[in-house]
Amino acid sequence: MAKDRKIDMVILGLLSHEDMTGYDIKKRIDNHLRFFWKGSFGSIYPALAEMEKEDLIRKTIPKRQPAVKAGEVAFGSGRERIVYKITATGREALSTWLTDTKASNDLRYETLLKIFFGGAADRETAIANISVFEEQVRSDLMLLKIYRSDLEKHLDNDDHLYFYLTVSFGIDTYEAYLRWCKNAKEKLAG
Amino acid sequence: MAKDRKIDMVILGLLSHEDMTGYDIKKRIDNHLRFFWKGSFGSIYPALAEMEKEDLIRKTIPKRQPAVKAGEVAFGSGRERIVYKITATGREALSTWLTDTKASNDLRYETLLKIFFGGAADRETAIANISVFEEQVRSDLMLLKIYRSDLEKHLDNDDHLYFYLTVSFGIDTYEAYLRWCKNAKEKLAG
DNA sequence: ATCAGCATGTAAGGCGTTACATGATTCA
DNA sequence: TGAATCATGTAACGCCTTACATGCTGAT
Repeated sequence: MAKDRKIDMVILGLLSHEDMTGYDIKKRIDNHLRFFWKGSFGSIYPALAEMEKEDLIRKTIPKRQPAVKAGEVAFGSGRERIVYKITATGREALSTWLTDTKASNDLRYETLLKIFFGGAADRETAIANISVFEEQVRSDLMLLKIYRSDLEKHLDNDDHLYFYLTVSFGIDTYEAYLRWCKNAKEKLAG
Repeated sequence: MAKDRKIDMVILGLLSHEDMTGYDIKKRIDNHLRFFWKGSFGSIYPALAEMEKEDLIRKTIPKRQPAVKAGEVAFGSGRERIVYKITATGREALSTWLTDTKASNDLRYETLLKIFFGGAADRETAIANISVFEEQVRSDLMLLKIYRSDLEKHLDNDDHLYFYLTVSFGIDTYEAYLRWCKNAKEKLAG
């Protein structure tokens, strides 16, 4: 019943690369992970607070003086920034999670639900539902391909390789989705 | 904030075909929808109770006498069965939902999270995580192919067609997953 | 002057899971 | 006799989303 919360691992994973604020973490999830994970401020900030109590992460000591470098609190510029860093305990927890091969892979597509129950409406309705899905996939796919072309140049770098792999996963599945959409629409129109 | 609960539509969709008990609904979800939706008893039974209050569904009148046919409460045999049927209001709600093209398609793959953060462990760990995923996909794919070969015989029947389309979706994406797994493992090993 | 972006957090509530409680029938 | 399947439900709790509250900086 306890501790099934994956957002902790997302935070730990991100902080294992560099120190970040909650806001940074949110942006990173939205930009890099959004094809297979989500996270809202309402889940990130409370997780950050609890994880600090568990000594998985720690606030960096804010520097008082002028220089406003990354990882420091900028006094007198913008709202307060709280930059977190991962602790040794946190790295251990991340490693333990990575080594444990059990994983919950959950897919819930309302579009498929609407197709499955398509018989309760006419075929045009089903086709319309597929088309909306198709457009969303098409636009996400474009984005993913932009990412990939950037990443392909740096496959020697391990960090880029792992990102490249998840982007490739997205591209491969989205391309399969598009083929299915075309096919399904033909079957429904014919 | 209110009424985002999709289980209602699953129930309505299933009852639009035939009267069922909560237990039947659970089994149907596990067998036919599990590749893109899930539902537990703890979500089904409370939904059933609320939906009856909203007049979306109704309990069928139990027959007292001997004959124990489908859709009737069997007295003296097994535990009580409560068979639900969809109402006119329920059919309307189902139709409204189907016609509304907005849909939340949500994918959360912990495996991809572990790949993305793969840099925090060694490459063998990443390969192991992919392999576990691969085996799960492989076994689900086999099942889907069995379904498809049955369904292909009845594509003239509309109900079978819609089921066929969702099964095809599963097959297409799972095959794409397997290609990705092979490729990713090669990239990580090389 | 106003809007977008940066930045942190809380509150309310919805949705869902797991585990528990209960019990009959059928089959090995 | 015991396990599996049928069958309904509740309780506790966890996790997440949305909306709200607040406020600075910089660009147009």
